[in-house]
Amino acid sequence: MLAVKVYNTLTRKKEEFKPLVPGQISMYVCGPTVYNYIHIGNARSSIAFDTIRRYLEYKGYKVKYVSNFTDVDDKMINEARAEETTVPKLAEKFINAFLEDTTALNIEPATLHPRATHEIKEIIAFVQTLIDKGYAYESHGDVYYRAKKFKHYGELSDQNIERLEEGASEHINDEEQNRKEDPIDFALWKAQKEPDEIAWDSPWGKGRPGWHIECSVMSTKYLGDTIDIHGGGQDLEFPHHENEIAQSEAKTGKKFVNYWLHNGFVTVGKDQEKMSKSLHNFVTVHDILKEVDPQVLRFFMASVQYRRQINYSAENLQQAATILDRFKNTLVNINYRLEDDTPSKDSDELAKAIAKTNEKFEVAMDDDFNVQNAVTAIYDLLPIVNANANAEKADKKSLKLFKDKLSAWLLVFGIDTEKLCSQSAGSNDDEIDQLVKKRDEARKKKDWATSDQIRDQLKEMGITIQDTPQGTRWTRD
RNA sequence: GGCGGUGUAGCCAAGUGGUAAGGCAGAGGUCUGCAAAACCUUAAUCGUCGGUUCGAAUCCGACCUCCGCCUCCA
Repeated sequence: MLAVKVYNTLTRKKEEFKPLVPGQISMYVCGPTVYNYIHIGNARSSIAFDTIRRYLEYKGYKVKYVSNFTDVDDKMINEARAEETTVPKLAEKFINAFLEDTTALNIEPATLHPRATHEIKEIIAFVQTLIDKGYAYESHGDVYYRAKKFKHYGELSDQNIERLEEGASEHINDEEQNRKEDPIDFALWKAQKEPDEIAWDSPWGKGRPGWHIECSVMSTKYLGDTIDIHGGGQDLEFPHHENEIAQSEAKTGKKFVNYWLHNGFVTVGKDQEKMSKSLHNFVTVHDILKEVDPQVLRFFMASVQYRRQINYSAENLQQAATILDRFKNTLVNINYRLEDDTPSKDSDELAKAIAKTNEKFEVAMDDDFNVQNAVTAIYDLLPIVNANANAEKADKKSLKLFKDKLSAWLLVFGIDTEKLCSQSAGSNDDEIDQLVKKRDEARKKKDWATSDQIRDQLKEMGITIQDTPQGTRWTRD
């Protein structure tokens, strides 16, 4: 097994990936705050890391993948108020929505999906340890992290601590100023503000966890003090991941994460602005899936390398759809070919080309998940495969091999080839077969009018007809 | 202002010293009763200026564009 190289944000270099335990990988990816439907930008992160996870699994690693739900914070509380519901009910609704959307996009469920509100005891214990070690202090019922005390603060994002202080002091208000020793200190625990606000008892009074602490708690609890991979969007680099490091390493005294991976954004419009809630330029997955095939959306986003920006546009989506269609057509034709009664002509030419492609695919993916080159490698094989599948005598053994290989390759991108060309998914197969038969009879009599009329009729049913030397084939659009 | 990223044909995009992959779209063609699918052919000197070199998209320097983070954010 050749080694995978990954770009580590911590060192700003591509590094050879070595897991802590050979053959096993611990991976933590920051999940969503469940106060709304996820938008395409959020989905990008899930898809990027799902694709990475799938490739690591393809390579034979056993991956333990943890991704959290932030189910309590200011946004949750505000949204629950606005919707006149409770925070737990809001969380329930949007956790379900998240799972529905990610399932549609064929994102594997995490090994564990911990929730902040289910880890309160551990969070409190973690915060208490930080206080005991002098890394945190209580103030007016809040608890803050003493950022300057942690020597490595700012290393992940390459930020100078004095500059950070300048930046933070510009934004801080008087109330915060009073509570914090230093403007860059961040909240580990927040005191309850209103009596109706969701809160838990703690040594510092009623309150709730700050944003950053949950990830430190869950990552160390479920995956250990040091983990292999921690992922998230580039916007989490600072402050979220910086703070996670500060919290975790202060508590354990060990390196928190060996490889930090950050995905690029989804941008929209001619200005290629980042898609985000605050810019009001977002599209929810929930909505877009009403118009766009989830497989197309999935493939579109999986086929851009995770660190690159994705320009979300109808044209680019269409390109992804076209590529998927080519894969689908090839597979459908192979399926027909494997079932017809023409003799097979085995040769090792095609088998060799497939093996070569497999190598190219893996070389590309090993290089920091270079999906563009991986897709290109597969794409370049198609003319050879198609030519063979259309030949008078096909190499059926190799075509079968190709079919299996393509399934394995595309699965890394989250595409299920069975689903992609589900021939007998419909309940009206018999009706279609009847019409195709009728049309064939008409064609034999050179009754083109009838033949074309049936073809149009099928087209309206979403069926495309293909006449080949081996007989008539049909596919669902 | 600090930090990071980006700039290759209409669009997506590969390529870290040896003379511009691939795809989409467009154009033309083969096959077909006509289609469909497939196959074939077809375009760029790489943001700008300067330097190093026999040779640079690739290295160095300066500059410019656009994006992001520095406050919630995948």
